[in-house]
Amino acid sequence: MLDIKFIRENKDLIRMGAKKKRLEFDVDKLVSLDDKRRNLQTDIEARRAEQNVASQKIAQSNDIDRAPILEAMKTLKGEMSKLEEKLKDVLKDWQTMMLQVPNIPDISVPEGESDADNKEVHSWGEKTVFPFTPKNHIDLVESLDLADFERGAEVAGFRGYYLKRDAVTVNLALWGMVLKHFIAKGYVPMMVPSMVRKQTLYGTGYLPQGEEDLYKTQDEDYLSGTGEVGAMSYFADKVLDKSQLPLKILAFSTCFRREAGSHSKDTKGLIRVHEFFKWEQVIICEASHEESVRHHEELRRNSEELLEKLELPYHTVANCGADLGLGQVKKYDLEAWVPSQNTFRETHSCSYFHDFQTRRLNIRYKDTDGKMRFAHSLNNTALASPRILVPIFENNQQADGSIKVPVALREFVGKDVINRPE
RNA sequence: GGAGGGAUGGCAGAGUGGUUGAAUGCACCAGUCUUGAAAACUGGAAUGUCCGAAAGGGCAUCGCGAGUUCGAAUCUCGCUCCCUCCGCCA
Repeated sequence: MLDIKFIRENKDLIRMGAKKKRLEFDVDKLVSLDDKRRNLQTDIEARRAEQNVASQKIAQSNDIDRAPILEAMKTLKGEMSKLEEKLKDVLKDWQTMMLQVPNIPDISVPEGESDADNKEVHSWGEKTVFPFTPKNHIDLVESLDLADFERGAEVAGFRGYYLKRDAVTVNLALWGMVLKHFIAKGYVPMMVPSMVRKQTLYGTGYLPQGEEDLYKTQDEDYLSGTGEVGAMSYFADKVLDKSQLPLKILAFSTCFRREAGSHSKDTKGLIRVHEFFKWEQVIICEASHEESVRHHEELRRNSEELLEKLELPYHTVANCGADLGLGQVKKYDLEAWVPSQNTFRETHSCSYFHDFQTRRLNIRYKDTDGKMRFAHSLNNTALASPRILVPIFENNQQADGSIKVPVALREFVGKDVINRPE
């Protein structure tokens, strides 16, 4: 959500922002709706002031003086309830529109129509070259009995999976590595709820737009697709102390996604599943663009370091306007090399929002000048599994069908190579 | 699932129909004292919104939403959440 005052004063910016994001938004319609809202509000307030004065008089006068005032109040009340009805209708439309105002993308966000137009800003490592024909991760994990998709589908339905044997130890080794990496950087680890109330998803910007990608319970709760929701909502309706900022959270949660718009994409394997696990970096910082940018680069770098520790070739792209969500000001995706697809696949997504989320969640702090301000918020994946296993397994496969364990994980996994079980 | 109690400012906590936007304490800010700090004392200060250059003023806000009333933190109804006890359960 943006500030209505800001919207009124920056209609052109809003229009340009929406255009860059390839979103339809009629800012003039919102402003004329807001004019109506303001006029009605003013009318009602004037009458209420009148009423308040009369009420005081009534309290202080005797029965004879009181009668005519009471009579006058009746007409006033009639007028008021009519205006209030009108305001209610206007407010309903107003609120619906306010939830659809896109945040303005940063000037540095590339123009573009789709993720094909994302711009590479950094790359690391050499694309893995094999002296043999590499397998895709599905054949790899099945031949080594590291996952079972058949039973997964039987038990959990489409996109179901089981992880087995060293897929589990590698996964846990990764989690340990992530924890260590981020605790050393001062992040506070949290295990956060995935089953959350509606308002948390409105607050983080996943509703109303993302309704079809969310699972819902019979109690009207939702299953969140990211730990960002639980982590951010932890601070909802709070007035933070400025000295607490920036808050740096490493949130762990299971994540659920219906993948409603991706029915034909990645239908097999570990890339796109309905239920997965994610460590998420979340930062809440003071309301300054410079701070947001600085932390955005920090979040990005944190994850790049992690991929480098895992020796995975990757690149970082700046997402183009059309590839940004409603609330995002700028986004980087980190994409690791997946040999079988001869392409990079997204493993991390790093965005900042300015006060778009904190306004909706009502997360504020008192600034040194005594003013209340909405904080800024950012987040980035720390590690999402099992997806991360795809580049790890594929890039480390060997001619005999075994998989080298990345050096950084060997101690925990307890072996250097994953072989076919006996 | 059953029974009961509760939700008030950053926090704790008074307040049961008429200058209550709200006592008091803590925390906070400024000042006095002090070499400095602490303590003590004095004073300030809720949030949002609208009008205004400002000073200042209007309106709203005591979990949320309706209602009763000229007037609601206070009365009624619905909802949400929290706590206690019992039951069930990992």
